[in-house]
Formats: sequence, C-alpha cells, structure tokens
Amino acid sequence: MFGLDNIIDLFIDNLKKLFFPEEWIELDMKFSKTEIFSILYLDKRKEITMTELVEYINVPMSTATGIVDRLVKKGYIARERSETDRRIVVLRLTEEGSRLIENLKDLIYKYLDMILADLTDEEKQFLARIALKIVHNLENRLEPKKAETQNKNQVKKIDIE
Amino acid sequence: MFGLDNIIDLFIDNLKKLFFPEEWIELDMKFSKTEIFSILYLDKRKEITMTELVEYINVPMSTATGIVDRLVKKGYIARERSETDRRIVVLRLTEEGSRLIENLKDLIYKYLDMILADLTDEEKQFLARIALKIVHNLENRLEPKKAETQNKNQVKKIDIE
DNA sequence: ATATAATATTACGGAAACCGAAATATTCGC
DNA sequence: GCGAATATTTCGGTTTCCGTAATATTATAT
Repeated sequence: MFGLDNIIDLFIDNLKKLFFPEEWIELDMKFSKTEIFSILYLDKRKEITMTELVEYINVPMSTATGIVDRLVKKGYIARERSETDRRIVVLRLTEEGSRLIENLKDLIYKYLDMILADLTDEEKQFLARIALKIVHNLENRLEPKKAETQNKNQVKKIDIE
Repeated sequence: MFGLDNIIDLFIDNLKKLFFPEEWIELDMKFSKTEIFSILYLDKRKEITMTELVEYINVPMSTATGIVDRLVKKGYIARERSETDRRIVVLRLTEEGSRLIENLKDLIYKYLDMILADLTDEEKQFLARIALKIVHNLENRLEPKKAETQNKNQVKKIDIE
C-alpha cells in the first residue's frame, strides 16, 4: 500500500535483534512478563488494589497474589491495607521499585538512542511527532471510554439495516 | 535530547495496548516464545539444522528437541534427515507452517495499518524510510560478522594492560 | 579399521509460573 | 448479625524450560 509491506518482512527477520538485545537479559531473568506489567502499571497508577491489578493483567486472583508475593519479597512493591476499608489491599512501589523503573526507562532510552543513531536530527524530530500521533491514536482506539460516556446521553446513531 | 524523552513514558504507559492487542491472544495461546522464534527463523532460513536452531534461540539441545517435537506434532514443521550427512536433522516449514506465517504477517500488517491509520501518506512514506534505516543500522550494529571475518587475518590489535 | 568426534534423541528429575476450584479470614454495609 | 466484597491460602495439575547423562547413528581421521 505505502511501501511498508517489505519493511514488515525485514522487521520480522530482525525481531529477535530488536526485542531481545543483551541488555534485556538481566530483566528477563529477574521478572516474568506479568511481573513487569504489574510494576509498570503500578508506576503509572501509583496506587492500585489487587482487584484493579487483576483486571489489568487479566489473571485469577490467586495468581495475582503469587505475583505480588514475589514482587514484595524482592522489595519492589509494598502491600498495605487501606485505612478506609480494611478489606482492601493497596499496592505501591517502594523506593527500590521506583529506582527500578527509572533504570528501566534509562535502559530503554539508551537502547532507542542506539537504534536511532543513524537518523538525522530532522528524522528524529519527525519520528517523535509520528510516535506521539500513534500513541494518541492507540489511546483513542482502544480506550474510547471517556468519549463514550461523554456521548452517552447525547445522540444515538442508529444503524439501519 | 530530541524530544523522545516524554514519548518513552507514553509508550511505556501504552506498552500493553501496543504489544498485546486482542489479536495476539490466539497466538499467545498456541505457542511459547521460543516456538514463535523458531518458526520465524525457519521461515527466514527455509532450512536449518538442530544445531543452527540451538545457536539461534539459545537453549540446550534437549530443550530444542522438545520445541521441535511440539511444532512437528502441531504440523507446522517437518523434520528430516540430511541426505548427505545422515547425522544431521533438517528442519523446514510444512505448507501449514507457511500458511501460519502468512497469516501472522497478515495480522501484523493489519495491526500496523490500524496503528498508522492517523498518519498522512507522506508520514507513512517517511516512516517507511526511517524504518529501513533503523533495520539496517541494527543489522550492522549487531551482526558485523562479515566485516570481522574479513579482517580476521589482517591486523590483530593487542590490548596492553 | 577402529577410535574419536559430531549430531541428535531420549530419559530423567527439578524449577518457575501459571490455572482453577475451594476453603478461610476479615471487614463492610445494611 | 448476615450477606457481600476483598484478598489469601491451599492444593493438584499443566506447560515450558533447565541440566545432566546415557544412547544411537553416522562421519572423519589416523
């Protein structure tokens, strides 16, 4: 369509190089996939409950307990009871957890830097703009909650068959 | 440095949406990570030996045998002995395996298409060019084998401590 | 020709991370 | 106080990987 066809093949061929450089290995050893997602989600939300975590990473409650167990034992997240409702467990990153995220972002940043080394400044600028656009697109496309609720009581288009 | 700093945060926040859309789920259920890499590598190389596979996916031989066992049982790859050296096992994709790859590429293509929906044609063109550059950069950076072997018997730099 | 090396499979036992179901504990709201 | 909500614990089972060692088959070198 617009010349990305063959690029896809190229990217698939280089998938391994792209997503599994040496730098990732340590991370890969330290955490499972769900653990990484849990930490990242926690970093984003600052405070979440077990139920929220379960909804996000999409695992049974018993599994989530295990995941959190490990992360607590490793010292990356803190597990406290809510003051207002003592049934609820509140998760948050410890300082070590925050440091971990910082390091992770640093790693990603350096990795990107390496990958983008060949690009000119203009290309980088352009790429940054496009990346922003893509992320926004993603957000709208996969999470149109706000828009939905906003339009909820406005107009209801009815498809006619 | 060039405006990608905050973009990284944005991307991390959307990691899950980016890399684990609904479409991927079926794939995730059907294969382990190493299985996917094995199939993709096989598609790229057309024919490989167990040893080559092991070098690529970086697992013990006994594990690789298990991986291939599963993929053979599922009908995606064929396992034959080399005619010229009967110790060697030659792996190749079956027709069903090739179809699988085709579908996978199709999936990726559609997914990309969705993600890039917001971009103008010029932006897509530009992105294609940049992508090419990045991949080439990757190839040179992580696989300078040819250059190495060429220089092998030329000069040997000796580190002095 | 025989010993050695290379290639791969098989056979263990063991670990990590997950599933799902059921039992338990605490606490909240009514 | 009772039923619902929140989370943990327990338990048996599955998958996928690890690492070691034994075995089988074939190629190569002396």
